Amino acid sequence: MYTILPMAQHSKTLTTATSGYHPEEAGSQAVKVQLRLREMILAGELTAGSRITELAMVEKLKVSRTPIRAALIRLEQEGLLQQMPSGGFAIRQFSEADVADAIELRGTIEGLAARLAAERGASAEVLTQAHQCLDEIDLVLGQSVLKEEAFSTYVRLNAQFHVLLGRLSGSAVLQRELERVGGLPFASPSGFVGVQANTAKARDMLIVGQDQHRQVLEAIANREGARAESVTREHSRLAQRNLRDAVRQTPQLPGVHLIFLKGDSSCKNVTS
Amino acid sequence: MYTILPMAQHSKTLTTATSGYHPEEAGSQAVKVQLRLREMILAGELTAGSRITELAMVEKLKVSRTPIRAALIRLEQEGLLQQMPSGGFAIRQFSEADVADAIELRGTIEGLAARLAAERGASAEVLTQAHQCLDEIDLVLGQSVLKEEAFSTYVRLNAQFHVLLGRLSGSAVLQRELERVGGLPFASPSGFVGVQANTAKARDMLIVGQDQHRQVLEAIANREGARAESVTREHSRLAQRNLRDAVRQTPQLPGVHLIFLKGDSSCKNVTS
DNA sequence: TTTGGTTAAATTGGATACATAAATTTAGGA
DNA sequence: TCCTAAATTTATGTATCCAATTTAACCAAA
Repeated sequence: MYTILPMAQHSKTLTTATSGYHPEEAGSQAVKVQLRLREMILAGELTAGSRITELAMVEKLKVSRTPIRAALIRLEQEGLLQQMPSGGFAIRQFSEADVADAIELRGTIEGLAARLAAERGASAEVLTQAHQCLDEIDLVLGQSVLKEEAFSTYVRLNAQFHVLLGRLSGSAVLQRELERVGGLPFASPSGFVGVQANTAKARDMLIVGQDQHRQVLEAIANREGARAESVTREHSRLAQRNLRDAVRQTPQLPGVHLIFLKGDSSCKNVTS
Repeated sequence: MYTILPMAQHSKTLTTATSGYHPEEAGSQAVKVQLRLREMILAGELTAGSRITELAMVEKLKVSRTPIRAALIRLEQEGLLQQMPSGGFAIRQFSEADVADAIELRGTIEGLAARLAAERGASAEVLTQAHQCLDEIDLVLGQSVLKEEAFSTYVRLNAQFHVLLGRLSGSAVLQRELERVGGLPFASPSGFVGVQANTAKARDMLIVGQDQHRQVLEAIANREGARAESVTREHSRLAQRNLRDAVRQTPQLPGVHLIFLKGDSSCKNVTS
């Protein structure tokens, strides 16, 4: 029902460029474990907040502790786990405020990328690719009623556009950081697309989003830095708007298990 | 001569909150190795771009491969190392453009933090701490001629202020991300402070920076979100201005070894 | 001299064995 | 019955061992 974002986004640690949809192809055991663990966490197969013991994973995943340990370290740095003071790792939990902040952060960094693309001038080649991407989205949205497959396609194309936005900035540093900040599933550009897939307004939301896509690209092409930045920021707020509904209505959405609703008292990971 | 930023900034993976200046106190071997390796990399004891072999580190650091591997993985995620396609890690190199982008990114995120602090209202307690911090800086800058020790104190207080800025935002997510993005030494708030320690304009630069500090805090207190954000961004551009000089004039500055001057063709880490 | 192939050394990735520290359980006493 | 303390179990942290792949060195042939 709710399509998860393409895993290609997460494959930054892969050495082999897989075709993107069959994580099992990944080379090293450690990467396989990393991908599988992320899957399990997001799918809620492991209870949020609970400790992840290495031995349990040894049993479940049939590999030794070494690659599991490597995967845990990476997932911790990625933000999906947190170190326990007594050692080991636990599945991190997020408050609704955390998720909102993460989305705002992503929007801000994407805004920076858009501004730099405009100010410095974007590669004509990537610009063309972005336009093609948007044309494809238009094609999908052309239908007056969207089926499930249409949403899935939209999610893919939307993610692609946001990757292209990073490339438009021309900055490797920004690209890397955008990947990072999109790593948390609910902060990802496509995180909450499809939440209202069955409501009447679902398509309208996507239409609005697509219009923003167009404006961003136009602003970049016209070298209008401020406009590119502000529209991109506003675009990210579509996700903000859907956040509340998503959390309450669709607990089966990948990763929503990790969001606890009331009480912000558990954010002990960042102290001072 | 050029004081490195307080290591407390980097100690996010520490379980024990060390007093900040004696990394040797850290608990686990892995953390010790991580800190020591970062030191060595930034100090240029390991040649930039070269591979880091685990056995060499076993010899140098007198621990087994296991904690070394953990440290390498963390340093890679942190951005100081990069995976080699054939396995293992190499010391990452940065172009001048990379560094400029990293500073711009930090400024943007700090700007977001400042804006959120203003819009949502900052904790009175932290606000007081921030004011005290700035008062201390004023004290240091009160002297018409600054000695070396004064610069060192300034660096410490400046770093402290930027940490407080994160806390003012009230967002754990932002705090975490600010720590991260300040992890690259040259992108850190205090990265290039002291570069011109001996020039006539050195003190003037700090005076300007301190004035910006004041304006940011005032804007936050007055709930002026846009002002807080834009001043904070501009503040980060002080570092930008010093970048060129720093790279050319002071190669002994910690981390400058990692910046290669001409030709941007080696950023293979982010492809696509 | 240079190029190609074969072989040997070295290095990483993974598995396991060991030690230390934490947590839980059980037994004993108030 | 409840609290405390000791002992056992469990889990992490570290060291070493093994296998497979990569890098390098060296020799031979064009």
